[in-house]
Amino acid sequence: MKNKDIQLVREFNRFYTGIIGLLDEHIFQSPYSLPEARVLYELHHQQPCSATELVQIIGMDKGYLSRVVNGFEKKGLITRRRSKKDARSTSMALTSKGEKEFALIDQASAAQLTNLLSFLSPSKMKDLLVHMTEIKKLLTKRN
Amino acid sequence: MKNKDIQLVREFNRFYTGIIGLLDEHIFQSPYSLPEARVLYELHHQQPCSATELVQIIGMDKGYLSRVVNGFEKKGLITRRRSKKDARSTSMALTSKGEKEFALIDQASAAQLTNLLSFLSPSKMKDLLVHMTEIKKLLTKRN
DNA sequence: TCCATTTAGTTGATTTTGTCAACTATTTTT
DNA sequence: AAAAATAGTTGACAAAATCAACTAAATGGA
Repeated sequence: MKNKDIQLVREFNRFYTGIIGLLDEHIFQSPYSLPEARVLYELHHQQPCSATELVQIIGMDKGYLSRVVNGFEKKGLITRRRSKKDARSTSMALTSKGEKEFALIDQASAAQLTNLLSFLSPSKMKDLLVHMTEIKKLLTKRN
Repeated sequence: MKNKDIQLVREFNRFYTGIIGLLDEHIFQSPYSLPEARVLYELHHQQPCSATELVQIIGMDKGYLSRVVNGFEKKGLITRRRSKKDARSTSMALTSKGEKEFALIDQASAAQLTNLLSFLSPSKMKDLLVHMTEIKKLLTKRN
C-alpha cells in the first residue's frame, strides 16, 4: 500500500471531520446534547429495545446511558416496562412526545444539511451520492 | 433538492462518523488526548505560529488551548517566545522532542489506517481515492 | 500625547461529558 | 441449590470544554 495513498485518505478524513462537525453544530441550538440526540435517534430506529442493545449499538458507557435514559423518562420521552421474558432488562420505546422531539431534531438536521448542499446542481448532487455509495461499498469489508 | 438524497447523505455521514471514530481510538493508547493530538498536529504544520492562529484553525476555546499549550511547554514539546512585533502574542514552535512526539502519533495514526485499509486491492484503493477526491471537490464550494 | 478600545493570552470557576467500580436484582449454568 | 453471568443503577471521579474576569500590550483616534 502506497504511503501517499494513506496520506490522501487522511486528508480526506480531516476534511470530512470538519464537515461533520459543521453539521453537528445545529444540535447546540437544541435542548439536547449530541449523545442525547444519538440515543433519541437509535431509540427511534430500534424500538422497542433494551438499554444493553443501545449500549452495543452506540458504544456508550452503560452508566452514562442509564442516566440519559432516566432523564428521557422524567421528561416523558420514553416508556419503560420490565421484560416478561427477562425481568432484568427493560423494553423501551418513544412516547408520542418522544417521537415529536426526535422529529424536530431530525428535521432540523436534514434542513441544515439541505442548506449546506444547496449550492449543488442536481447533477452534482447525483455525483456526490455515487461517490458516497462507492466509498461505503469499498469500506464495508465483505466483498 | 430531493429528500431521499439528503437521507442518503446523512446515512453516509453516520457511516463515516463510525470510521473516523474507529481511527481516533488509537489515540487512547497514546499519552495524548484527542485535542492535544490535534494541537500537536497543527503546531507541526503551522509553526511558527501564535495561540490565536491555532484557535482560529482548530476552533478551540482560547482558555482551553492556553492550558494545553502550557502543558506542552512544561513537557518540553514546544518553545515560546514573545513576538518582537507584537509583545502580546507569542511565537510557538515544536522542539525536537515535540517533533518526535508528533511523529510517533502521526505514524501510529497512519499505521492504523493502513491496517484498516489493508484488505483493499491496489485498484480498489485507487477507486477509493478517486471518490474521496471528487467528494472533496464537490463540497468545496468555489466551483 | 492621552485615552478609549481592541487584542493576546492567562486563570479560576463551573458545567458538561464520559469513565469506573460497586451494588441490586435477576437469570443462567452447573 | 450454589456459582457465575447479565441488566441496569448509582456514587465517585476524571477529562473535556466553556465562560467570564483579568493583565498586559497595541492601536486608533481626538
